[in-house]
Amino acid sequence: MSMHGVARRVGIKAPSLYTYFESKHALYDELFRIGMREYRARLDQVEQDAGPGLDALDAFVHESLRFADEHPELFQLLFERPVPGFEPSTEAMEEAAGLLSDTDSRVRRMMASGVIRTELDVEQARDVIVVLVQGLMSLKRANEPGVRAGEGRTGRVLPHIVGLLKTAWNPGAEDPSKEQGK
Amino acid sequence: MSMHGVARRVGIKAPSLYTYFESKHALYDELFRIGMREYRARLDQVEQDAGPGLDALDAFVHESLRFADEHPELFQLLFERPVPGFEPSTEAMEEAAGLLSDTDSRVRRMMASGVIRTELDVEQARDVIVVLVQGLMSLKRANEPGVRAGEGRTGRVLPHIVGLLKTAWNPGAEDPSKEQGK
DNA sequence: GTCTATAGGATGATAGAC
DNA sequence: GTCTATCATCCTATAGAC
Repeated sequence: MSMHGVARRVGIKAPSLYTYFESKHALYDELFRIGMREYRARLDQVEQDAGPGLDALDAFVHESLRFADEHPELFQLLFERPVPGFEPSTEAMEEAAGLLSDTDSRVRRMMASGVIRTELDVEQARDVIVVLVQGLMSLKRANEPGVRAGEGRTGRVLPHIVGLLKTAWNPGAEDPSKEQGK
Repeated sequence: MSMHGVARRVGIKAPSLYTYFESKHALYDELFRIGMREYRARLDQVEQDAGPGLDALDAFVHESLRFADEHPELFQLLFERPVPGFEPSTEAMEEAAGLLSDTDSRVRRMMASGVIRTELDVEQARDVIVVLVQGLMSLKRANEPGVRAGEGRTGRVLPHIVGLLKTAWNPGAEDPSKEQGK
């Protein structure tokens, strides 16, 4: 991404960009901040649509993969640090910290409602989920960037990843009778 | 990575590099090929040291993380496609394909010996493991590149990731009595 | 706020002497 | 095979007119 290219895309000349951003890194920083906000907003949205229960976990994973798929370069900037020398500012990192605490809250709710049953504490369970999602997103972008969601290796492994979590953390979920008593 | 920088590191001037590589992409390609070979060799080594059994799974995950930790830029080149426009040549991709079939063989052996018990087929189980390892390596490099192996968020989540696999794929492994009959 | 012009560097790659 | 010299291009960023 060059300043010239960015300027062309928004219909101005490169030097005019410096009216809005004092450096290229400042532009990266704003991208990082906006990207994190957008990702958080989308996760909020799908969570509300899904409602409580195991579907929320599915929704989280699916929406993450969809986000990485729609904005591969943005995903890279947010989660893979592709730009040597660029580190998000403190303000931008607050957005990243917000994402993490959002995820904590989700996991905490799932634990409280019995949707997730594990001996891990909230942070540990959250990190396990984060690893899974990062692995899916990173693999997808690296190995099959163009492949439609749900297809290819990543698409096929996706349900098995979610299934792995369900098997380990809520083996009785498939059987409604076990849920009744709770 | 600039040609000038590479040349300086090996004690020659930049133009002399073109005696050995006809372009920068050719140099990337050789790095990719050598990197894949080294990674495969190390996985082979630790597998032999670990012997058969569940330890082999631990060894695989740990050695992968160690590799990504020791050679973060190389990991990036091999598994995150950080260079726009660079795609490994056919010969280099054969090495990557070899890594994948190595992993298939390992998973197949674990299934055959009963170390892993799952309804997934070999390729599906392999992809699940690949996702986990990629997630661990990618997160580590992005968020805590300098942190010693075993420490930090990645270090703490590592045993839980392996534990997740064991719980889902071999819940009886902790209990030796169940192993006896097999 | 936008532009033209340009500074000031770094880069990948080549020419040609030795 | 190695070097010096250099090309040609691209880049971020600034100066200054309008």
